[in-house]
Amino acid sequence: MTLFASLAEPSRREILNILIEGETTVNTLVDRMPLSQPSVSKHLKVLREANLVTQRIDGQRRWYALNNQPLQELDQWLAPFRQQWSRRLDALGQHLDQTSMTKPSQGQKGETP
Amino acid sequence: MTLFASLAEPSRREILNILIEGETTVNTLVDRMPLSQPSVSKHLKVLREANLVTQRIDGQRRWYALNNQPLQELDQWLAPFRQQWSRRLDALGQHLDQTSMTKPSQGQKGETP
DNA sequence: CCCATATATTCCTTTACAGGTATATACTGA
DNA sequence: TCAGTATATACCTGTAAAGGAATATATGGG
Repeated sequence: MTLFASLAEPSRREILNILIEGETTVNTLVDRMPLSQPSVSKHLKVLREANLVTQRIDGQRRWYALNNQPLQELDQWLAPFRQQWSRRLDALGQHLDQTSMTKPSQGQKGETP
Repeated sequence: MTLFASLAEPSRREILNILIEGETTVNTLVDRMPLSQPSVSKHLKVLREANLVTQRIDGQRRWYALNNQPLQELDQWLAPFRQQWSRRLDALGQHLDQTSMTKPSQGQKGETP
């Protein structure tokens, strides 16, 4: 499953949000979610395969932790769109400049009194 | 459909990527994608409902354009995770400081020979 | 070795969705 | 008004995935 598809499932995003607080075990997650243990385990498997979490084995417990790398990829995927909206802000800025009541005489930018 | 679910579909992400270049019509998209016209229209409907695109009607053409707002929400969703990985970088920095070969006497950072 | 605990896997059912074909709707120009 | 173009919708089919119950696997304690 792709990164996006893994994140499409609300329960999986919830798991990631819980993991922000730190490493936890499967049962801890089960206690905090309205899902059966097998369901949680299956979601964790998906997250593992998407590399969104790592698993550390400690006796009969499995400690799960966030892995940020794929989220950084998501961050990068957003980059071209971010350019879009910053360009829009620029345009807005220009527009405001053009329509502003201040004399546009000299200063181009950042000329706050 | 949620924002994430809308983005989970590769063809829809492709459409968004095409729209970065600017407003286009449905047929233009169809020409650039390996999908039938009805399929593209259905994806556009999903994207519209997720508010990821806007539609401008011009005679028999419908011009579709990106709407950044939901992507900015995605950006915000990432925020807490970003804190995670920046914290990690901090930790790495500290670790490097502690294990560095330079006398830890005075200079704290940026003391490259 | 036996039982309890922690987690994973299998199996089954239901649902959602993507894709196509066919068709409807709306606009345009002659 | 009619033919043609642009887009949307309806309908059908195949597939994937989510959820639970039951079961398997592995570990720890006595």
